[in-house]
Amino acid sequence: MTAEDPLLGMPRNFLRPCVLLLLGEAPSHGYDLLEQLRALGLEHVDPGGLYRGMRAMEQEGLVRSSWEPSDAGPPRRTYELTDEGREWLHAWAGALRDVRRMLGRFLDRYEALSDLAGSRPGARR
Amino acid sequence: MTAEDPLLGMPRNFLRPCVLLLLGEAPSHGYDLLEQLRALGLEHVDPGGLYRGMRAMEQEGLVRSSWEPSDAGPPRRTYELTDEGREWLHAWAGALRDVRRMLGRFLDRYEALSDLAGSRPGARR
DNA sequence: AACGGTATCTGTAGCATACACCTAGTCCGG
DNA sequence: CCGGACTAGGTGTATGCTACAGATACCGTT
Repeated sequence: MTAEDPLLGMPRNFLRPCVLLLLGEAPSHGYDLLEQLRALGLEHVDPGGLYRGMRAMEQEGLVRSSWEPSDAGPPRRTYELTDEGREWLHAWAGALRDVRRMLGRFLDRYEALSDLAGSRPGARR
Repeated sequence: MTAEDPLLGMPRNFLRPCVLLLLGEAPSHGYDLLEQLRALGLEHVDPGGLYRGMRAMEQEGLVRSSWEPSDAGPPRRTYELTDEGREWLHAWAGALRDVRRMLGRFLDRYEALSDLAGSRPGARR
């Protein structure tokens, strides 16, 4: 872990709720999800991890897949959300609201501290 | 990973910035940090993980420690923040602000979706 | 002498992530 | 017609955080 790591502090397993959200909006396939995820704020998503995760979520019953031919390129495995997946997404949203609240507490407290310190990065109390 | 997991979606390595924040406020020792962390919103912090993390951060130069006797009980290893640790805390705060923003985008988008769906947990579009 | 609270630490397994790599179909330019 | 680029899905593996289960030891009280 280095200080320059762009993924510092990202929520654990954040890929899953993001995928579920995108599939809640519209069915899609892995390669397309990779691009949509980038737009949602997740840079450098590991393709291998995504495809593995998709199959894991299918086994858990959160998504359902079917092969569909493509106009241009190899066939695609198209995923759609199941009812169970929709419930999971709902649970995730609740958990992430809690996380946001906790981050707020942390940041408020940090700002109070750095105000005391004169708000200079390397300043002592 | 189950849907009931209370740690669902917690930021990765969140323990570290929390500890750095607390030490930024006042020097402290491991056992005391365990209790303060609970008040900060982290339930069930693993003591082993905390002590290991403290020693790791000391090796990285983020904190400095010294043994201090206790009035009642075994001696304590008291930690204080170094200048480098203060810089890390600052970097963490910036990263966590980004994370909060991303969570906001996710949650806004989820709410837009669930509004369309009638906001019932199990409802289809 | 035994117990509960304080305090620090080790061992280990599971799991998510990161990185590297592979296969195969389609399209386009040379 | 051949090679490269793009689309699309996939495997193998190392690493590192996290969780769980303990061990050790000091101290005051009963």
